[in-house]
Amino acid sequence: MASAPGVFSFRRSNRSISEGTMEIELSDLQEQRRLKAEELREQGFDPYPTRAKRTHTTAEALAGFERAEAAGSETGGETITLAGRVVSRRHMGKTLFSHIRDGHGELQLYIRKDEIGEEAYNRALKLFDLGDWVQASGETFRTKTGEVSLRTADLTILSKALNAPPEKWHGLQDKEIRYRQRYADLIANEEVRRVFATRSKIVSAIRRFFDGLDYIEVETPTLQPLYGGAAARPFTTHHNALDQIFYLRIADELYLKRLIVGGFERVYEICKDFRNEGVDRNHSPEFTMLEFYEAFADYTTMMDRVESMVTFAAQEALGSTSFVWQGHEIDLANPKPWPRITLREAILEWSGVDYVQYPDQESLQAAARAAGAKIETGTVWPRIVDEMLKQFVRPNLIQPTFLIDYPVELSPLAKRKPDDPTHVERFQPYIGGGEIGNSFTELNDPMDQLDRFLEQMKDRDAGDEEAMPLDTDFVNALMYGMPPTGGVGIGIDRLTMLLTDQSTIRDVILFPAMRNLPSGTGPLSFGLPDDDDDDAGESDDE
RNA sequence: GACUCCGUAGCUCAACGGCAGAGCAGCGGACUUUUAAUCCGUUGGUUCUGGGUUCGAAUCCCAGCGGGGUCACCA
Repeated sequence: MASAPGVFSFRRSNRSISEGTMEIELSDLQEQRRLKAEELREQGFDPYPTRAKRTHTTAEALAGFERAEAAGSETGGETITLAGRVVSRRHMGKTLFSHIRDGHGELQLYIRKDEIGEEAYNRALKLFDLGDWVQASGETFRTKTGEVSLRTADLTILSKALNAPPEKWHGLQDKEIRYRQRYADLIANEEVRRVFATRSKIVSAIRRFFDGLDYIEVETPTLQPLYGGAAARPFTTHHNALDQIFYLRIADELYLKRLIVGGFERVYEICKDFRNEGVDRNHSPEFTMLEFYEAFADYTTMMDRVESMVTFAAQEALGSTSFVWQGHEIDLANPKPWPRITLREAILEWSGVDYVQYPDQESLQAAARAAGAKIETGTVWPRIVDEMLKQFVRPNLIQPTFLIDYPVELSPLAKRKPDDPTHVERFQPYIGGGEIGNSFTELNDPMDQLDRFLEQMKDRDAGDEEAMPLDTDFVNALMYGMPPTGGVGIGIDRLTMLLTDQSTIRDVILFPAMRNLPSGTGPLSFGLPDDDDDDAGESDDE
């Protein structure tokens, strides 16, 4: 789908570009529809009127009819007005059947020539198309085949569509058009509408959950002078007036902990994080993260929070705590509570290797390889542990499971276990073979934190581009004193994938990042004067 | 970034070295309770772009562009 993707592309115009105007040649189908809009205008009907006068949604119309029918009536008993997009049309001589869809469902219009008049009937037949928005008035009734329909007495256009909707039976399949022109995908594919409606319910349920626990929702910087809180490469940008580099945040963790220092006891934020890394079915350069921090809590408290929150979100969004993910039946409420196993036990169980027995890189690498892991030579010790987790353990964690207690080397912001300083109080919730978050008892010893940052700087000097930079202001904040605190990050996209049974992160992001099309090949790009460069972005203030 | 598959009408897809097709949508017609309505007729193409091989290329080769998948990195 390279040159001119799909549904809504326009052809190159052969006409020359006259000064100050653009010449766009519409496709045959688009031109037909444009002419129909003109014809409507000539007949005195604005194809794009300013206002609609809907009295009922399709869902309300249906419910109203069923109430009247239960009371013994054969009609809805009142004249109502619906508004919606034409999604199907079947005409049979002097009768026209057409379904319209609004944000609440679909309803069939039953249009008879002898009831709305010859002129109006011919207008509906000849000038209205699939995809148009229309408004219809009449009374509801049930057809011979049993479908509740609107006996249409009046039908007007609300918005003439120039692009035809995609194929009615197969929908829109081309993934590139589906992602680039999500509006077309939403029109064509009901499943897609369901996924994004569910995503919205998940997010609002999460807010209700934390609001109910007296958390406050806060907003921290997206543009950060120094990035941190995760191991990742950032996007870099530049502020003109300040003449300064800013980084797009890779996490909000360090700011949220500053707020705990400041005295807020419970804070959460749902925001976009940006990581300048590879793109695949589990990673998007821009993704949505929930982070929440709670004073006087530790990671065991936070496990309770995660379990309750995820279960609540599922119940609210799906109406159930059980669902199917990629063929696996998963129930968030069983077992309860979710099992908690240490990383060490898990790796031992599924690989036979007890990594604490191999404290140096060479011996652990040999043991991991002997157990069947693929480990590249030169992989540092903590990475080998991480690899063993990915290769041996993760695929087995289908039912909800907390993996707890990670080696300190993997977790520069987490607090050491009191009885084992080589490990930190950290957990990751796994469901469906994937991790949906990360959490720990937060490190609040400023001097230990400074040491960890310095360790990271060594890694950085050794070439690890993802090692965290030293954030002296954050250390300074900790020097004011942060109470014992538990913190969690949950990937909203991943959680949504899980609860909507989507295997690709792009299918839960409305407008996923895509490579630019070559100039002159996108919709409406032909004949457009070239973008006028330099001062375009700078001259306008506010 | 590497490997691999894909790109044909508005959409869904055929044709795989020999005249570029079908279904849906569209257009014209029949039909006053249809449900992917049915029936008759019909319009519509830079086969992603640029080279090459060949008597002949949508098809084979090379390069580019865009997308999917796998791997690497990461959450």
